[in-house]
Amino acid sequence: MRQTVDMAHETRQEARARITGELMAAARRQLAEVGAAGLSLREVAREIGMVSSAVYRYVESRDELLTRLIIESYDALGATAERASAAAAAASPDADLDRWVATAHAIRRWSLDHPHEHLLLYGSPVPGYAAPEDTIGPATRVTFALVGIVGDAAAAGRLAPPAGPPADVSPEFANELATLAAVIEHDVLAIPDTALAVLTAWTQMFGLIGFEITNQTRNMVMDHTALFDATVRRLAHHLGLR
Amino acid sequence: MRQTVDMAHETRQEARARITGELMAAARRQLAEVGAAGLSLREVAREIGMVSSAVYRYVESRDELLTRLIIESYDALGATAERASAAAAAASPDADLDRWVATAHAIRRWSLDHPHEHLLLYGSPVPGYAAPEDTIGPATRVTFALVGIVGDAAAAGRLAPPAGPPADVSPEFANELATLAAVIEHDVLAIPDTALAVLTAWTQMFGLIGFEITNQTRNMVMDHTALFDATVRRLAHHLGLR
DNA sequence: TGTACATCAGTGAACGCGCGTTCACTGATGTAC
DNA sequence: TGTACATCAGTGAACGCGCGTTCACTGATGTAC
Repeated sequence: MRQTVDMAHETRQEARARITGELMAAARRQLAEVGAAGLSLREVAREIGMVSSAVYRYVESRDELLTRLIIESYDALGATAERASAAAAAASPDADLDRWVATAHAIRRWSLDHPHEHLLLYGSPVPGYAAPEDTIGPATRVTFALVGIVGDAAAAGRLAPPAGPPADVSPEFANELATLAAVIEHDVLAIPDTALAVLTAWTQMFGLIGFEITNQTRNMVMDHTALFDATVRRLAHHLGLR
Repeated sequence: MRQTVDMAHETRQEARARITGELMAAARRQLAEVGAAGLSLREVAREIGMVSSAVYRYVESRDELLTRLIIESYDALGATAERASAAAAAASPDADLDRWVATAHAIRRWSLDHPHEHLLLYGSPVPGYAAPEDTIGPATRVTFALVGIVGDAAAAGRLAPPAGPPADVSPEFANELATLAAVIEHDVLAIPDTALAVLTAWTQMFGLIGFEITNQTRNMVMDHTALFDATVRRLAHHLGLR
């Protein structure tokens, strides 16, 4: 059932690349069906018409397969966010708030379309699996896409100052938030109130998406899109985006 | 190794109750170690010194055990929140904001102390397991504890009106939020802006806790308690609590 | 262009494992008279 | 209070299952001369 398109004069390297691709695609399909904890090497092998031991030519172990899936998922989500952010910026360069909201909707859309991939990234850890360091880098991509919007607004002098009295944080914690700004490499976050507002908007956004995916809001809300839009928009406004 | 305390003149009924308790305790211990997806009936049986088939005298199936654990966990979390809320109200009856924040900290504390139980409730679904209807009721207990604080503040006339311009929501969505108020049986939520603010505060709170548990904020924040306090406090303020 | 050898993809059998669940049984606890 | 029967907790063997991983193998693709 595999595509027969020019498999004939394929070099070994090409075949390897193609089959690796098919294998990962099958793994993603299976992940989408049964979730990460239920993912099985044997089943993946079956799906691409291979004997179970053959997948070891392409993947070191089940753990490595999971790691690859995690990285791919972070990248897919990150790319989605970046695309949405760029498109919004191109369409209407100084509408920072709309850009933030559009990016948020793209993130939500991706998550609802790929619930098990979202859960692989943000849900329960897979029993017996410990994510290696390689997964940290890709993880920051979405976050950077969001923070970048705030950074751009600030750089253009369009970021409104925090409303209300300054947050009552200890000097140590203010200091820590400043360090975070350095890590993130965005001085916007150097203002404690802005840093807090970004962290608030970020966690609320992912919190609501998570609730939606795991059905916590069933019987409570019908129009999830409207709720998401309203809450995200409000927090983006609080954070100074216009 | 079981307690021998008056096991001698125990009635059958008493023994059944005690052993069921031991069984659930063992299941909870195992859940805490390996997580819900890794929970095994046989291992639970082993831990209480029984042959695997014997646990079927106490539990219908693995699924039923999971259901019971879910209900117990929701109840434990709900009770924790209620206790914290009541204690804060008793200590300082009109400090609504502090009461909210104290309750939030209690919820977070419980979650950090019982990460796998938190994930059982709010994390990835267990493969092959579908939660039955019985788990919905207990699930609302925490939510009610929080909403109750806002309700009490409003009833006492202490809830500040929403600051800023009213949220720009469609009539249909405003309507839906009103319906939600009826379901929750708290008219506070009849004001769309307040309802939105409550939903925002609620999802941010659980979002941040989830991020902490699954380690999303590693390398970004050190003092998680300070971050949690600052963000939760701010959103509680926005929602009108003082 | 042709041959000799090395590399590599995929096979099939096997390993040892742990799981949920069923079933016929034994022996102890409870109940009716 | 004593006996006869019914209920129930726990046993031990067995079922069928799917899993991850290893290993010696075959045959095809690539490479050096």
